[in-house]
Amino acid sequence: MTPSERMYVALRAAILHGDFAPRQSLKPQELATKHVVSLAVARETLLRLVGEGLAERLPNRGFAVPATGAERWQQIAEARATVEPAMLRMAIERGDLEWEARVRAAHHRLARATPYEQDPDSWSEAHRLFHRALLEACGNDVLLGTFDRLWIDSELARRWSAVKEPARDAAAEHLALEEAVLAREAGRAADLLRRHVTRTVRTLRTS
Amino acid sequence: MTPSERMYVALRAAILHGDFAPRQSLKPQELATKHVVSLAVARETLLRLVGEGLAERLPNRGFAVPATGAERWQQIAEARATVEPAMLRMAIERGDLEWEARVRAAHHRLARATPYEQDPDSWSEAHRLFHRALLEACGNDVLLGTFDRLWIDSELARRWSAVKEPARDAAAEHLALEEAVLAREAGRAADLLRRHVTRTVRTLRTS
DNA sequence: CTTGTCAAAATAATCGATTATCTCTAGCGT
DNA sequence: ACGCTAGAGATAATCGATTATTTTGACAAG
Repeated sequence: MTPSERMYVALRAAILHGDFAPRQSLKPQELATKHVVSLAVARETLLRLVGEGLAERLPNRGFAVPATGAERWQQIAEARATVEPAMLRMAIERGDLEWEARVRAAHHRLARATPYEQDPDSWSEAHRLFHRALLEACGNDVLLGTFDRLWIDSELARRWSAVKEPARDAAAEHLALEEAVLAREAGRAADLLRRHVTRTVRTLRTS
Repeated sequence: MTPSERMYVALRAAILHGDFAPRQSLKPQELATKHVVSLAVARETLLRLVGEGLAERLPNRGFAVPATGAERWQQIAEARATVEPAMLRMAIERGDLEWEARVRAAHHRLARATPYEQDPDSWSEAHRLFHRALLEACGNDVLLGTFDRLWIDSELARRWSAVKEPARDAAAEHLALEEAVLAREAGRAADLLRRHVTRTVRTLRTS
């Protein structure tokens, strides 16, 4: 594996994991030293992260972790609530048997994954793959790209929104979602997804 | 202005203008020579364009213009038809007087802009600003970011979709859109926007 | 004729060092 | 005491050259 790739995955994981605070500057020199690579590689990595939305570039002032917080998280949730239900309707319309099987598989992996409390990264990945599996049959790579981007933003923002997840049964929500999808009940599934995405946000508002 | 920035805007414009064919490789050495900068700057520019979707990175095989075509253009149009009407509803719901004024101004600039045939770049920019003005009052920067990205992708794909624009009165469509928006008729405006976005694609399918 | 191999050329990736820019602070004048 | 300016240190941006990888094409074996 190339040094650039190695540093990229490492730094990406570190940012998503919360090793750097929002607005904290990401200094190429420091990072290059830490990861034992040259300045050019550190810069390249940062540029790639900027493209993904996991870093900001301040011209002539280097790079920094994007500012996030509860407000931004709400906006992301609203964006997801706007896009994902529509995608799910398309997926239910267009999905075939193979897709149903993949949805079942993804849900099974999520349901049996080690709990969030024990291994956040592992559970989050299973969570992402389940949600993505639901939408993958929409047949539109552009929309799936939009989903990917929103998901990344969401993960970063949630990490720093300092919100206590309210008492909620995520597993039950996922199960209901899977059932509605496999029953091809587009309306119900879309509504469940919309609520699932906005739930934490709404509790934020009212708390 | 920094060399990096200068090269960035130049190369970006060149790609959008169609100076490079899809899948054509973008060789850092050539571009560096052409723009009189070092290799590092050329690489940085290409990395930034990758982040925007205006270039692709093939590991260990350099950079290239993304593959596009009619099919991808249809997907982009579908994505826009999914996202933008919903954004427009939000904008009509939340927009204030100041927003109405900006919409009027943007439409005026578009209506009086030099025709597409005489100056494609100038007209396209006015076109983009009008569409963006419509949505800017949605109050959600994340969705606006999604719009920006889709628009860029759309411009590149349209350039290479080799589609003859059918006989259509874009000006009339824009005017009707503006009227519906300023009348705060959310349903009609959203529908007009959806049709406006998908029109060329539908004619593609049926032709 | 096809296919596999190997070396040469082309290109990508990386590096160490240089130059330009910004930031912070001490010193000066008001 | 306050604000301004200069200069030193820190950081970002750029460069030219080196190293690693891939591609190309000649050539030999089947």
